[in-house]
Amino acid sequence: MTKPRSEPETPEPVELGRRLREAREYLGLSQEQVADHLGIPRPSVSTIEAGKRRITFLELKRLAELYRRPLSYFSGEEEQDVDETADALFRTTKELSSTDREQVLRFAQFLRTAGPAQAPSRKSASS
Amino acid sequence: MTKPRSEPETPEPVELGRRLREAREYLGLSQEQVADHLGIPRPSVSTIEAGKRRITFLELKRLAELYRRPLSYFSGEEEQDVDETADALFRTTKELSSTDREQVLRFAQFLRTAGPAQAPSRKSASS
DNA sequence: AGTAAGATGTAAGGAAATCAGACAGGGAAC
DNA sequence: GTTCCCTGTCTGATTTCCTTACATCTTACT
Repeated sequence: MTKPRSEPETPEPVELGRRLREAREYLGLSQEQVADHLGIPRPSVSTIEAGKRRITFLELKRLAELYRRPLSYFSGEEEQDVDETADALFRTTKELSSTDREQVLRFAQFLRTAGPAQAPSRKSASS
Repeated sequence: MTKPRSEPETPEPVELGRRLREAREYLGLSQEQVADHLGIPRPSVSTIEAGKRRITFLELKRLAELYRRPLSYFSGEEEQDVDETADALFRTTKELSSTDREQVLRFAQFLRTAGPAQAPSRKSASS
């Protein structure tokens, strides 16, 4: 009985790094851009996202602003979705080839110029 | 015109340390208790509160829990009062002698046993 | 195909921050 | 007065971080 719970239980720094990376990639920023913004070397961003280097509170505060996420997003509690659809789209297109991505982009542009559709219903959470 | 605003502009680490100290003293905790809670040496708490040593995000996260304040409280933005009256009382009694403090305490205890007075204003409910 | 450019992971030695432990000063309680 | 607790600060030892470099991978271009 040394361990009541037996979850995968990702180490906290690793989980934090995962979220930082996700937020960065979501905006399409490079590690270098982020590093410049924080005034730290680029490899540090890499190791932070890998959970191998700690991040100070003030550094994270600046990142939260850059990434446009509330501080609480990185504090572990819940996942706190940004925009489910956009997020899913992001994850999906990430795996496409560049030509396919362009197709998706053009389609999106077409929809935009074609005018917005009705908003069907709202809410829901399941992915 | 290099600086539109000419505030005292406390350095960010110093301001952060000030808030950490205020939150700790508000709960009547010693630096040692906090240090044990975080697993860091006691002098580190001292220097953190002085703005001389940086605090990692995960450390601050734990402190925020211990101090029962939202993470955003330490992120600089606004002061975000906990309970105005209690806070003012805290600051005031801090400067009293021990006998005077006891007087205040007894008076408070008297009021409590005498039954609550009407609540004049509303604001948000307290504990 | 090959090659170039950009992004990312990682390693080694030096630089910097933090720790460990001790000491000193200030109050409060006795 | 003395004692105890809390806090600030110092110094040498340790850990962490930075700097620089190199390797891999992907994408784009010819």
